[in-house]
Amino acid sequence: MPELPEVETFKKYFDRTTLNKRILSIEEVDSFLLEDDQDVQAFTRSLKEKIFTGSGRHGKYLLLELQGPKYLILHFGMTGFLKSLENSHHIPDHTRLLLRLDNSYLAFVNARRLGKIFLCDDISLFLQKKKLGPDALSIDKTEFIGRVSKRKKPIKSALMDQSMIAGIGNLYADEILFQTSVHPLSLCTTLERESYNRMFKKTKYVLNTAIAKHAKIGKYPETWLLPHRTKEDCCPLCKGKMEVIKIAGRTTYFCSERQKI
DNA sequence: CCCCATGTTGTAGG
DNA sequence: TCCTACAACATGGG
Repeated sequence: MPELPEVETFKKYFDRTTLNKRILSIEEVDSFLLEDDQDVQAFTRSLKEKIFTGSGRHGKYLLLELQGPKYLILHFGMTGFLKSLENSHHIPDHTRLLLRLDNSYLAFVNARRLGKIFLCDDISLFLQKKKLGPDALSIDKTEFIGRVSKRKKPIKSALMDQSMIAGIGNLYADEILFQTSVHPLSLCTTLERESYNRMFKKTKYVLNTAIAKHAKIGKYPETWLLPHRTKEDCCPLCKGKMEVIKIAGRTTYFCSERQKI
């Protein structure tokens, strides 16, 4: 689930359920997800008794601020979500981190274990270390075009490159290019200024709309690609057949009628 | 059993 | 050196 709109939705869920609460104990932690085999004891010690004082997000990373100041950073990989529980009776399967709070629990669920748990006290250092570009919702037009247009690779690869822009993944890249009417294999250097202007606007629109719909694909407009992103379905705008190809190892859907090279 | 999956990263090659 | 492509990773579901 977790591209930028999903992670933003998790952030809002965290704010509703867990912000300003104190961590009483760490009930479970999967050390496999801790960065660099960090020591579980040390990890536990730095969380215990701390209060969550804020939250943020950069790209697909959820930043949870603790007294200290210090940050607990969660990355969901290809699967996962947060779940707040009233008690410890029905802990979700594949819970990799379980925090006991004042009067609730917070579970970080991550079936495929491709997620990661980090602790850090300097966010900008962390972003640097992860080589993350500006967040897709904060970046301005000049920087967006400046960063992407010089790449010598397909536009879809560039949109998904977290060091260019942080937050866009496989699904939303397909949606943005569909709405921009740009072929996903177009080389960045060959696209016109006008295409980039449209792409920039559509990036903001798609991500903001997805967040407003709580990242539920079923709630997205019928004219979007995502509700029709299956091999059986067809283009919602021209009813043409959807093309399915691989780009950068990822399955890519597009309309061959509307998205020409 | 086989293939696929909303992601990142180390490494190979140009 | 800088950039791009891609296998590998871990696990569940169809």
